[in-house]
Amino acid sequence: MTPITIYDIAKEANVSVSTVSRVLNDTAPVRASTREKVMAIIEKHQFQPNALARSLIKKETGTIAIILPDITNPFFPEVFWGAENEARDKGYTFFLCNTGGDHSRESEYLTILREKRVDGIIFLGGRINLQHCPEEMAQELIEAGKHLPIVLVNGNIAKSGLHRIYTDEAAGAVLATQHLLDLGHREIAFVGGLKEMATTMVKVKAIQKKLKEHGLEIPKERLMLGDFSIDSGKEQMARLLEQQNPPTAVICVNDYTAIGAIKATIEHGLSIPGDISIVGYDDTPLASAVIPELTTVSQNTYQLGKLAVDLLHDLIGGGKTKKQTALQPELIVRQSTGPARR
Amino acid sequence: MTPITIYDIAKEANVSVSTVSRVLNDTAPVRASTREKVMAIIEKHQFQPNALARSLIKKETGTIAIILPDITNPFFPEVFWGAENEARDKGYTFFLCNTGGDHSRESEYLTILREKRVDGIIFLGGRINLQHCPEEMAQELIEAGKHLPIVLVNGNIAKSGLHRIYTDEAAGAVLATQHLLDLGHREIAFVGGLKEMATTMVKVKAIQKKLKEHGLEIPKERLMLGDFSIDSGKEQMARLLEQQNPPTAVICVNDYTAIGAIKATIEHGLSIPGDISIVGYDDTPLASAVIPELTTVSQNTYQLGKLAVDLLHDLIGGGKTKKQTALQPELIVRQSTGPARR
DNA sequence: GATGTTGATGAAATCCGTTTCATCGGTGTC
DNA sequence: GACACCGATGAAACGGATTTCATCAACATC
Repeated sequence: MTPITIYDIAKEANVSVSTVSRVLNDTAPVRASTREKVMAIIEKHQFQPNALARSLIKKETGTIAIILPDITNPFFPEVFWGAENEARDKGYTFFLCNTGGDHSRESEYLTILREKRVDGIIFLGGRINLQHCPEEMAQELIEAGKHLPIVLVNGNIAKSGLHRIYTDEAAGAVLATQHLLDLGHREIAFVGGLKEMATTMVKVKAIQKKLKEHGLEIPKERLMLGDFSIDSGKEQMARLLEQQNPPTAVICVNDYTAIGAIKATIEHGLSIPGDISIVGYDDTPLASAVIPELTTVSQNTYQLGKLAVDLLHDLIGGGKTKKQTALQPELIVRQSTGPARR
Repeated sequence: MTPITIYDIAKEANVSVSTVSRVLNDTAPVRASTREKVMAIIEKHQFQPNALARSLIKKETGTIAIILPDITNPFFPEVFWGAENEARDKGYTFFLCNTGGDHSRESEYLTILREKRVDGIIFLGGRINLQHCPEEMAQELIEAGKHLPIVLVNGNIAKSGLHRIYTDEAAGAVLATQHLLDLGHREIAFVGGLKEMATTMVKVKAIQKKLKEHGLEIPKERLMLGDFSIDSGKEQMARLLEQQNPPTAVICVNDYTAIGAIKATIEHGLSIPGDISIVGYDDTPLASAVIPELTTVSQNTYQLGKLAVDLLHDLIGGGKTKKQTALQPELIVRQSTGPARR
């Protein structure tokens, strides 16, 4: 019943464990006849070396982890997909740690992962995307970073020296804004997102700055913050449409809220983009699935995950790498935006 | 640099490693003063016990894994969410193994996970959902099942004796069929899904059986198989609409294909449900996000994941549990279905 | 006062691999 | 023929925890 070990193999083959180990890892020459004899017995017993014992002495586990807020939000599976594909090619297995946006759960996982001696951690969103990350939380990451490679994705810890990779969200917001301006929109609103998250406020600020160049702005009553869900987008949009003077275009913090916004708009009997233009963010699979198809900003999500693993792998290998990598976003124009009505 | 060990702690505290271990695990009485002295030093050094060493001797890793086909399909994150939440409560960390539907990758992961000595595996979809699982693939799972607990979710390996939990897809298909019949539909089609997967054919068969009771059937030309993607649903639906005598209602293999079907229908200038009724399957978040909102069959996805972990946990604990558990589906009627046009 | 029990602790074995070091026979070189 | 070197192999240390067993003091019991 108990799994068989390298010793069992050695005994049955009348060789030492060292020799079995050499056969297994091809780490030193073994006489062909010996090798075959050992291999036959390994095969026969379906022997599977204990990775724990191996990792214990080699000080590497072939395991990495990703900590992220919400796997049910389609942005994250896409990142994970890119990351996992790349990781498998490089010989890693992936822990997926879903925190639900709960920072204490991030801490728990950080501890567990270090105890499990993962080779590296990808930290995606969560506390590193906070507008103001509490000192204590930041410190925890910095401390962890001293003991194992960490890559921050879409976020930052100031002066931490931690490596990071992110999509330039300000640039993306500018693309969206410029697109709407080009279409003649002047009355623009923003929908969705927690105000304490950078992913929300970076976009808002970039939009405001761009608008200001044209003597425009998003007034307070058109800055509708909530969270990142479909329902929130729908609710914020509904409130916007009930105002005296609704905007002609809306930029949403992500695709989920944009879809909510579309629903609210249609339920109000308005047409898209005839009456109102809507722009999403992330270019998740949903964007092209809804009707009308969503104009949105692509972050090249798959690539983001892939590059994060590449970077982590380099760090694990001890190589020197750029501290920061920014991915440039791209505007995907579909059906949800059109000329401003007069 | 090298992480500090229990020996370092012991030496600095002037006690034996056994005592430190006792403090750590509370496995035997330790004098209060000793405990405090040790704890202080542990705290001071931020000592984190090596889980590899611990697992090696305790023969349990506190790690489980899930092998699934495609994390970017919204059905799977939902299952994972339920599973992960439950697992964390029970003290497990989760490996997520995404196979892309590639059976050889399933095999690779099976090997790796066994070497890493995971406490158990949840196998979701993939080869176990095949209409005819090749003997060799089945054998591999059966063999693995002899060495560690395995729970099959939404699938089966005949006569394997492996525990499983699944949603009664035949029942769900019958619900959808009955719903359409009640609305007066007689011309019904089926869209999407790989024909070699059980999740496709179980539904088809259940629908055919139900229709037969009413002297009806889905003729060959209305059985449109493809894969599980939005694009495939769109393509199959388009082909259906080009036929001489299009159906008045369509049941889709999942929500993704249903969304594709909706798109094709609208692009054809038809209205939903005025001209055509469409039913999805899975009740993913998308179902209520699209317009019109999708009538679909809920599998209680979160629960599926949660129960899978509960079952796995029981197996790991060596308890006796039911070999099979079936979850009953539920029809969620929204806007995409209505009375048949005359 | 002898014996038994409990509390507190340490020494050493154990888990299962990898790796260093040593040994030994055989071959090539001067 | 002496020496160096290489191929093939084994013995033993090591990694970092847990756990069994032994020891010893203090205290309770009769």
